[in-house]
Amino acid sequence: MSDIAPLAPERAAPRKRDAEATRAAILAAAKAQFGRLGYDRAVLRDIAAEAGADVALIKRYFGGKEALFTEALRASFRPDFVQEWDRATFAHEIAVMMAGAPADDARAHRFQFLLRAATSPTTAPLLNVAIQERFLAPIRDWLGGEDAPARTRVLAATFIGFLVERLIRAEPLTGRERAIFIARTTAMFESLVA
Amino acid sequence: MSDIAPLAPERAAPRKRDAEATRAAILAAAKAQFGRLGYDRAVLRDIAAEAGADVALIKRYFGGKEALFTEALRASFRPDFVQEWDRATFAHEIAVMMAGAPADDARAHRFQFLLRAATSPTTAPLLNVAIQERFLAPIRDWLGGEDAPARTRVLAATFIGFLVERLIRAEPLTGRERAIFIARTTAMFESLVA
DNA sequence: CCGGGAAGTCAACGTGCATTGACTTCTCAT
DNA sequence: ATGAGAAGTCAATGCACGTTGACTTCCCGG
Repeated sequence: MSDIAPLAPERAAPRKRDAEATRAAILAAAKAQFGRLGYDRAVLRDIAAEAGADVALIKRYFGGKEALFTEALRASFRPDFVQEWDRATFAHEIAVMMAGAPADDARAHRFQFLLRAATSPTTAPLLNVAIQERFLAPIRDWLGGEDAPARTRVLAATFIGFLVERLIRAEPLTGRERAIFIARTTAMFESLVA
Repeated sequence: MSDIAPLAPERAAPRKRDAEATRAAILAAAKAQFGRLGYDRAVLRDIAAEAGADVALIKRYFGGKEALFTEALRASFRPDFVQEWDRATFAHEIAVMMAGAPADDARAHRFQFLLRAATSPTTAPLLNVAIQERFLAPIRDWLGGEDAPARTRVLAATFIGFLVERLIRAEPLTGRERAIFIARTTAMFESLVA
């Protein structure tokens, strides 16, 4: 309330006029804000501000809020993330990741974004196809085998569940609880690929 | 997006002046709309309309939007659902339930509501306490044992994940895929209580 | 039958935000 | 060097929605 204007943090480099860079900056800010706040609470003015740009440019470069969202959504997918999974260690890695705080890694933010989009009735339709093709399909290929489709669903569902749990979780896991959590989670994910 | 408009089926009975009934109607409408639309997109005017009441009454009876939401949230919990779980069969029951379509049962709607609340940064804080007390705690007691807290998290996370997956799922599961899905899911939940 | 209080209605008000178009400044090709 | 067009700025508009307070209608006890 009584906080004085933080007196211009003066942008280090005023940045040369560069449409491409500005567009990219806006997109990056959009991904961050949509991920953190969700579609409804994210504000274009703030996104523009974070990008060091003006709101009007959002219109110029993207058309509008929904278009910006769609674009950010598309850019948030990394269809190859599954490839990084090593069969021997992925279960433990996931368990550790899930035991951490949401802010701990960048990956989490992307998923948070997707998750919010997925559970919002407005944006869900946009997402279903994308999820199918860019999330489930890679996992399916990675799993391989006859019953990959069904097993993929189980694995994906579980994975998502942990993302949500971490998202909701109030206080961080520590000590014995954390240890047990990791052990159990690791075992479970391992059993899912067996 | 705005194509729904359940258009008021004209109240058959103009309803006698009954604060209790009105309050209940509003609460019911709130649960429905919040569940379908999420917190941000749900509109008090529409909730009131669906309840056959006036917006101002929401203020009178609940105080405001957030308070109404909190109340609806509380009412959406069925703290005793865990008690119904039979250790021998619950895993299979859950698997079958998760294999079904979201609209299949009323339970799904409640969870949809909770899920939306959980994934919205605005409402998530409100939810933490409720989740702790009415969802995690019962499961913890049900699980029992030394490491119940950590194991509860794992079980709850998984459970939530399947709810999300079902929510997102485009087409229903059938045939072999469904069978495998149920088998795998059953096995997994069983292992979680072991 | 009547008066008071509760239940219900109405019509603003204010705010926050997306959207938009006109205006200014920069940059680069000629 | 200069002017045309792109990049960036500003302020206004309008809408959707929560909130609010004053007003009206009903019910019920005496």
